[in-house]
Amino acid sequence: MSNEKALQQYDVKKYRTPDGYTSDIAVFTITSEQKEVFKPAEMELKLMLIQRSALDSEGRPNIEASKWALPGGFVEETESAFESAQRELMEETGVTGIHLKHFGVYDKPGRDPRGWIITNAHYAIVPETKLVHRQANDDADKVELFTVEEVLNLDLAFDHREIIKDAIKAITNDLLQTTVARNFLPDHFTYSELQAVLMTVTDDPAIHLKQSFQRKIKMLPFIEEVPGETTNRTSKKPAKLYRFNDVEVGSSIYTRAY
Amino acid sequence: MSNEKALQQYDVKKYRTPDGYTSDIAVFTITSEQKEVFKPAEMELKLMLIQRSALDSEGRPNIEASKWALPGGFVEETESAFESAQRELMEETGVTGIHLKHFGVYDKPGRDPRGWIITNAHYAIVPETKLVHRQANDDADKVELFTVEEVLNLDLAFDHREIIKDAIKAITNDLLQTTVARNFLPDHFTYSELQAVLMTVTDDPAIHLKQSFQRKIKMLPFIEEVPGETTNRTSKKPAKLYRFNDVEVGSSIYTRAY
DNA sequence: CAAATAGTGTCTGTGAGACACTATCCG
DNA sequence: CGGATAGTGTCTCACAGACACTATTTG
Repeated sequence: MSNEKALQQYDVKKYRTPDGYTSDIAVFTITSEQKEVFKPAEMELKLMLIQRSALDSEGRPNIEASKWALPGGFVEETESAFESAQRELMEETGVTGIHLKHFGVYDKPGRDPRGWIITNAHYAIVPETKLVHRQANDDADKVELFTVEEVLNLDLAFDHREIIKDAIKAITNDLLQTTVARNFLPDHFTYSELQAVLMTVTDDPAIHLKQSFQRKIKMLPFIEEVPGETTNRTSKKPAKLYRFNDVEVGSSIYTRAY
Repeated sequence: MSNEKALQQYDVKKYRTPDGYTSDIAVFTITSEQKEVFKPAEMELKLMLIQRSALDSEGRPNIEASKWALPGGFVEETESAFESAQRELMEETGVTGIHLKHFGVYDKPGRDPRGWIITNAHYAIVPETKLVHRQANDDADKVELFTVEEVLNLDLAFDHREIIKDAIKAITNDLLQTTVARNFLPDHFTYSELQAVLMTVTDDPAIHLKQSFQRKIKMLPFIEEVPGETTNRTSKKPAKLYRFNDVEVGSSIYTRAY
């Protein structure tokens, strides 16, 4: 392979290279507060942020200290940014197999005072139960959940305000345009549970209205009824259970009622 | 601002950093071949690739020589990857104001034999007319257009096969889910011209069937008729002209006929 | 029984899809 | 006039949305 000769002569330091390559994660969860038994839960979409500590892990003053930020860290040479995000999410929540998706790159000159640092932004969907043992680590004073309204009023580190805005846009879009909502739900769920998840990100009356949504769910090709099974967790009358199947979704804005 | 003290102690070389940060561009165009007058054009989606030259601009053996590749180059410290892509596209086509969109990051260890090199992938939509004076440059032997069927049979450099597959997926999706199709069309277009663009990426009968699509176009909120104007460029009978307006599109898979 | 959520019967309007037709212009 | 594309009239079926109702369970 003639690449060998070319490689011998290639000077890896010919170009100015970035000072850092990092991965950040917007960890979303839906808190579902069941006020009473036999009631559908009230759900709220929340984002997990850390408050950067005053001193870093080596005892030196930390950059952007005391500001709120997305969890994240430096990508290692042996991994991709996505793998790095998986690793960090594992370290943070102790859980693997979490829905994780890349949604943007942030590399504007000056975005990080430490130098030319590029970050890959991901969002993760973590069931609330997996966040119970969330904990501050070396770099963080506190770990807290914020609603999407609260979060933009915080004092945020770096360009994380912009990243978070994009993250909210990305998850909203994906919840409505793909079947990622399944990651917020148990395997078998009632119409009102799915509805509650979707209502956290849309005001669409077709989703908010009980009968419309109830009728619609039966006609969706990517959702099927679980035959025979019912649950009482949302009401006194037993409710049918549904599950996502693997039918692909996808059409065009030119062909459907939009 | 207490960042100052932190910055003084921050060692920018603490972490292993990437060996390069690049931007690649999948330049798409639709070639429209009008076989006869008064006929709608037959359109085909094509991708512009360069063939890497044997020697680089400094006369040394080039890496991945003679393979086909996406145009691209190193990002400079003073710009973002997106700006770098804009600059490269300008250098390549001599045109600005082109539709350009980031669709992915490729950073798998080993993807580039020269080292730890991260690339940002973008796709661009360039009207065929703006590609007429396309030309080989220092790094490229040839510049050519390929159909999406042809392109995957070529000997492609680096991981560009994967990037190109993703680019095709991204543009297909965007053409059907957003109004980017406008970038392939004149400001005022006939129903058959829009139809021809969409047919390059979908087999949906609702788009292929004349009367269905003709009726549908009138009801789309983001397209409006240009009052009074007609054209004969696609038929003997004068055809109505339409234009995109700025109504936003967006709904959910749970609420419409999918 | 009242109360609360789940779920259905039915009507109306709208639009998708199919068929057949008309309209306009060129040569 | 024939031929080609643009565009309409009309019917049918399916579904969204609204209203009013029924069903199942708890306390």
